[in-house]
Amino acid sequence: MYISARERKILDLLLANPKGITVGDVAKQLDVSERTVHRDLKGVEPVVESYDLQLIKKAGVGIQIVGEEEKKRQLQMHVFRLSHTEYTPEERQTMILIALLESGEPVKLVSLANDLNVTVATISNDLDKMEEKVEKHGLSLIRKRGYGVEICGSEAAKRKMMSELLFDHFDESQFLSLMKESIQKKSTDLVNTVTEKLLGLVDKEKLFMIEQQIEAMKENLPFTIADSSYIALVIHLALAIERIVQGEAIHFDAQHLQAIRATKEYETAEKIAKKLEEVFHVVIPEEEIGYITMHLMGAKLRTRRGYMLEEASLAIAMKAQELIRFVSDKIEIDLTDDYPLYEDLIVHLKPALYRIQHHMGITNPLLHKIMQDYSELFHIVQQGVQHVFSETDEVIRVARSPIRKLGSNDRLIRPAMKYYECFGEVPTSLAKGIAALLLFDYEGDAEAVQLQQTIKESGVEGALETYAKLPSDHPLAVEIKKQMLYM
DNA sequence: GGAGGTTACATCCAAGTTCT
DNA sequence: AGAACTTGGATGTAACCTCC
Repeated sequence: MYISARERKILDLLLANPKGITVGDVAKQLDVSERTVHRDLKGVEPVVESYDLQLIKKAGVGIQIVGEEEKKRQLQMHVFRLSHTEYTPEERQTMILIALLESGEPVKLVSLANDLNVTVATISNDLDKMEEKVEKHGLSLIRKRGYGVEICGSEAAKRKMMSELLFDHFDESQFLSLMKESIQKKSTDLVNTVTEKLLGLVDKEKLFMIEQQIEAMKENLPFTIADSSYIALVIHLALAIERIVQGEAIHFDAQHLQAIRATKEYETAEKIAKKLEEVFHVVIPEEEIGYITMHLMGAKLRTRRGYMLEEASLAIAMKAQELIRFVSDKIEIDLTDDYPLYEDLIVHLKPALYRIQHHMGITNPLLHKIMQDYSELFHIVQQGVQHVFSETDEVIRVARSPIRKLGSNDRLIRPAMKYYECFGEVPTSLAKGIAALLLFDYEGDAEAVQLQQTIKESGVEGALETYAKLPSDHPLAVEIKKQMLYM
């Protein structure tokens, strides 16, 4: 909540006169007209109310702040802190950003200058520096005469910037504990105000409640979420609910929404939304569920084996294999048999690719250290990634040597059989992949030619028996044949 | 009845930008 | 750093309302 310098002074006077002070007296002390004091009182009222206090205006008495003494003390602290802090340039810019993101309406440079105890020129200078950063988020900094400064752009971009600000300033592991601490303490002593301000971006109690909801749901999720994603999701939801309560609309690409509606994550997102609707008595629009789904999809999955095999798309599995092969060649250590590595890589790549595709950003706090300690390996992996994920990725390359790929110990049959052993059901996605491979008909590949010849002579069953050692009555074989019919 | 709160409106000043 | 310029917001006056 933004408080102007004069509003602050009025608050000071009101707090200093618990028995009441007339508008006339306030006006005299501030050297303005009574009219002006009345106007400013309108701005003071919500501030007072946000501390569970009341502003009472009575004829014969004047204006008075009434309520609990403790709350009054907190308000006084708040006012005091606003007028007595100094900041480093970085902190100051953060403060300006917070003020702008929070207010939603234009803010005067002078007010900012007053609040931060610097001159207007400094603020203007800060704004110049901030402009680029703001634009990177798809937002724009509007500066107009007689109008003030304002951050314009989509609601989604604003939210994203807020949560990024939070992430820039806090280690994710410390975030929640800091949050909880701050809820309990109610900030009575002079803590770092930038921290406090940042925490102020999201309603702490809301955040706490959301976290409890998700914590409770965590058990029922088909996967677990890594800490960083978990917190990102909680923060996102807190900001989302705040905005929904304020009645601000959010846009989500309709086509995209249609595309993700069939995913498991969407189902989970719906459940989360429903829970939150109950708790906060709000209606969560479908667009918002779309965003929650994106977060879930982007979450760094630490997963149960079954979920991964079922859901991981074949293309990613192929890429992972490709990458392992590339790195194995370069370091001359064969890693292709390292199944846990393969599995972990898929688990990592799925959300990572998703994040990259949707420009969600990835941070790894250890990146610098990894580059330093394993520079050679890092370089090789970098090359590998470029090689594997370059645009030249074609069907032919992915599907080449189909007979080898159909081997009972290779990338398709082996995990599919394992899945069947563990869960007693057939992994449909993998079956689909195998079906696709069986349809690979390309003259330039000797194995492809041979495979098609075998199918012609002894059918799909024959091919599966010959190359994959898969009996024709095996449920996997049945499923593969079924999938081929759909293609 | 009067002390004090509220509202409408015309005016003027100062804010922010631009240029040097 | 400072002067010129444009424009919109803050201000004060005055009339009105409300409650002790």
